[in-house]
Amino acid sequence: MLIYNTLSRKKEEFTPLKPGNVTLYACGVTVYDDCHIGHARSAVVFDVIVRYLRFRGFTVTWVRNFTDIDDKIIRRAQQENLSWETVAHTYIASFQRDMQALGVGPADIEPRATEHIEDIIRIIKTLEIKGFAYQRDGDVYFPVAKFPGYGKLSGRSLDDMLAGARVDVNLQKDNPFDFALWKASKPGEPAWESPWGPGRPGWHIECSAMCQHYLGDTFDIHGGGADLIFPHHENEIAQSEAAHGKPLACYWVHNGMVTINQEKMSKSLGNFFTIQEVLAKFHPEVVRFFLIQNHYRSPLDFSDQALAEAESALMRLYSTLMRLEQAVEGTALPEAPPESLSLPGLNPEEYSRLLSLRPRFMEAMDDDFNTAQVLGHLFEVVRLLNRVLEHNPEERAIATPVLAWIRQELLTLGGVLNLLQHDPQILLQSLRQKTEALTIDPARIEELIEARRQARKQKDFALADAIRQQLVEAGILLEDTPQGTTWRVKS
RNA sequence: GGCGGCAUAGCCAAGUGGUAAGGCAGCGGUCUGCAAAACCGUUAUUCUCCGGUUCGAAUCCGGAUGCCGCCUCCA
Repeated sequence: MLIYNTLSRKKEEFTPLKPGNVTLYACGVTVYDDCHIGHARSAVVFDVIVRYLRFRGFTVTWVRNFTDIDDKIIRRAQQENLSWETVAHTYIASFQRDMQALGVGPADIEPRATEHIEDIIRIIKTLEIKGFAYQRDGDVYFPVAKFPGYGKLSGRSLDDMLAGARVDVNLQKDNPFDFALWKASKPGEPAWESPWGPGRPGWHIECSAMCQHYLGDTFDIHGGGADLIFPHHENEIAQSEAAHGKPLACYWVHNGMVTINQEKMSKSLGNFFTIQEVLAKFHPEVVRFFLIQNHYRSPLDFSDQALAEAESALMRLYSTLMRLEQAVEGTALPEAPPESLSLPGLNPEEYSRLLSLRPRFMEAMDDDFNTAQVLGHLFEVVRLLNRVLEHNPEERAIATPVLAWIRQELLTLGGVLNLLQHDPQILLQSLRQKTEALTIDPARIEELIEARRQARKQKDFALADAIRQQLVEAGILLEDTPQGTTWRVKS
């Protein structure tokens, strides 16, 4: 299995340090506000990676931290006249709610920076002893120029960066790229006692402390958003490796940014949508589907239209699942379908494509988690299945055990992406009737449907069509089915 | 200014040497009182442009153009 490693800028064969076990640390969020769709992407990407590694048989230890103390949290607390603890608790709860909605499993360990102040202080002490720390007025800094590998992750050299010289001059620091390990607190700010006086940890050191605490000096995969490559992950490497002299992580995995109109979604640009805003308009599984539709390292442009397209696509998958469910009801699951079988609507080559879904799924996921290709395979299988399902039950009787088997395959493989796990009928219905957009009372809709039913019964099609048109103007589309007339919101 | 990435149909998108997956939209059809939904079929002689390597290039190399990211807090 191949994983793209930011450190080498290549796909590399994945070999965990301890066979059968994977240790993974993914940078979480700073809890000072609601999360936006960019945070959702990162969370979903690593959730899928962990699920796939487990599906592949690895025992995974997944750590995702919360940064629960930093300048932005303190500022927020001051603005809202709340304690920093309250701010942190509020947004941890908000994050958890969002993750649950998106089907992102809890990580095995979800540590908070403030639970690891002692670990942090211990590492800074070690760095001090080894000459990798200096004090200025209660702050402690890391001297980047002393660490030989500085820049190896982001592929830049200190000289190049200094030539760019777009860094604020901070006379306190020996080098503009030196960063704080420990920050002295001002009066009224939260503070922990330390050998350098009361203060709080710098941003980067907390991750070094937490990953070491739970995963050891060197672990398998360290991940996060691509915008963390520099300086955050570069600095983590510098601190940790300067302190213990071993590589921090073997594979560095970074997800691409979510953009809006091709521009990065970010707080500072103000062009972001919170997860909650998006979930008010789209089903969480639609959002999840949208996020894994393209490769995790590519930028992903967000728009309502793109979400609407994802919704249509997901409905196609669920429609076929619903038809399958009806077609195979009560059929025992076969161990494995025959290697060749003539099914109505399929040639032998197409039949074998159906059977090879799982190996093709794994081949795609083994190639740096290519979920876009996986979805292509799923849709291909769905098309072939629909062709079989077009035939009437008598004609396709021979196919029923195979359909039962492939349905289970779709559910199992969909489960690895944490998609397709809902009841198809319920999910499709809820996607069709988005009541929050409604401008007409559902009871009134039912009345009109009944009036139209009467008209149709009397073959008064002019009146029936007038009623249909009236509802169209209210944004409601009618669908006549053998079970009666249903309605949906016009998209 | 430095470093890196990307460019594939109307839109989104996979594909890193062997002759262009998939989705959305569109169009044609089946079905329907008419529709809708659903389903089937169909849509790139070609992968931004120019040159090179090769029997063979979307894929490798060189150059050009355009867009984006990082270099400051960022998922």
